[in-house]
Amino acid sequence: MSEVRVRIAPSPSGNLHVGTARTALFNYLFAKKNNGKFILRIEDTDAERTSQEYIDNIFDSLKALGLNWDEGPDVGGPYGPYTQSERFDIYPKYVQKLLDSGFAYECFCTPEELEQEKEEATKAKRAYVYSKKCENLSEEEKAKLRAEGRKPAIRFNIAKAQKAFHDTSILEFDDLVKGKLHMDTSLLGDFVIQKSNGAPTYNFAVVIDDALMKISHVIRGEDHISNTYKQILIFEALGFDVPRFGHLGMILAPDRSKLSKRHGATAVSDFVKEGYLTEALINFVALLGWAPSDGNEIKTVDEIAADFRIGEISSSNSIFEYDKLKWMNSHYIKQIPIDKLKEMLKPYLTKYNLNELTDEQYTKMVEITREPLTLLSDITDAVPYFFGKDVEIEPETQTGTLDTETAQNVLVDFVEKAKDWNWTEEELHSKLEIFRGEWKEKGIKPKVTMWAVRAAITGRTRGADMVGILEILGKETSLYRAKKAIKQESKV
RNA sequence: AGCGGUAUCGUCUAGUGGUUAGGACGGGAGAUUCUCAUUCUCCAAACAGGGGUUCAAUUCCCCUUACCGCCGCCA
Repeated sequence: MSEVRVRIAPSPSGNLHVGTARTALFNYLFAKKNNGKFILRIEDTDAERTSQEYIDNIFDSLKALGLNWDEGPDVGGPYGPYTQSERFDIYPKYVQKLLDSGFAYECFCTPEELEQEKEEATKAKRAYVYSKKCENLSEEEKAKLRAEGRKPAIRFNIAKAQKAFHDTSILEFDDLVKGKLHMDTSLLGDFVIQKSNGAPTYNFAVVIDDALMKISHVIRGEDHISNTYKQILIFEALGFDVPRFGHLGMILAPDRSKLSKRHGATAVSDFVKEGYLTEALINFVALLGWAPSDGNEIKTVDEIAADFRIGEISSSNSIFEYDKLKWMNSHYIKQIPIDKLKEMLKPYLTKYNLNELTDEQYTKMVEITREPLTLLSDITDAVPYFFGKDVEIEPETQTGTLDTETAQNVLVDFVEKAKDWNWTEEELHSKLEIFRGEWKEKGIKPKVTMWAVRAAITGRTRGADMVGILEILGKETSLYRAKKAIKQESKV
């Protein structure tokens, strides 16, 4: 069996989308599983929508996800260049070949004429297919049109190719994930393979590139199924080996529409910015259409590759459920070693002065605040009370907790007792336990007692382990905040 | 409109010609805890509808319905 070579061919008209990331992943997995090569090709045929920024984003995102390519624009390879715009001199030769063999013809129709054809089709409630008006133009007619200054586009002659290589008008192929697929090619219009400005169209460039790059399997989204028939015919007309195709279901938003910005992040880099881990993202996206044979959903890309069989991918669309991604993200965050996590959280703590904390204190802070993190960015709002002398009290905490008589009494007692405590973890832990016990005997629930202390010192009623907080803040600041929360009249 | 595709809990999915149709997220209840969270236990929740084939259909076939995609000198 010849070498397995697969590719991901994003078009740099935006940042790398999660859908593209998933397609890239499945290609990567297929290559890994079959000891093949994973190739990156940039399809920037449309210069107007392309930018270097997007190209960089695609590179960075793919790398961050761990989807490293064997051949590509940056690393090169035996079949380069791997950027379509650098391959423009390759295509005309094949266009000419098709022209010579009669599988393609020049089309002088103007945009207006084409528009009219389309309108008529719409009016008659017919599917639009090109009229083939220019199929049999004589040399004289062409010369005349050319003299008028018209530049021809080149169209592929579907019927001719179909007849040359198949018995009927039905074209069939065996899809890697969907099984046998077929289509009546007489319903397809003769499509443009070279624009009047000389640039190749997508459907043509893809075929040439895939053939020249010896791509053995084309794995992509099912929105390409109808292109496949056109592409197969070009492969055949040019005498190339036709690769195997596999079409993946699409990823939809929770409302079943196309996943777009209004649903949340869609580009890999947006997810990263919001505090998602690439490990979680790639793991989650693998589960859209694929299920592990051992039932354990948490898996690295390598583990997935070992267990991967393309024929077992679900062929239906799947909905991108942010909730499950979040769960998975929190799961991965829990597994990060503390030293690494300390570094990863720093970008989300820029509004605080980290210099206020020693490394030891910072470590402690991360240890006691990491548990509830779903996104790395959640850390931002979880830690304001570790910084500064004073603390901002939430209004509802002020009125609902601190202003109560019980809280005031607890705080007076707390300040009184705590000033004699040794500010160590063990002592704080045991003293606080005793403190709660004393108030419990007076009929105050432990949590109410702690609410008072917590509210005074952190400004909120929920948060990290109280012993840890006190330890990090130190005796002076802790008592300062506690005293400050006591109202004048309560102070004895 | 036409052509293609898809159909198991709300979501991602496992599964089989005979199963109490399994798991995960989410939801609900409870336990643990100084709070939130974590963790643990338990619960609810699905084979789209109609015809066949068959002793038997969620599973195979057909139709309907719903949803998705494609019909560009975009990619």
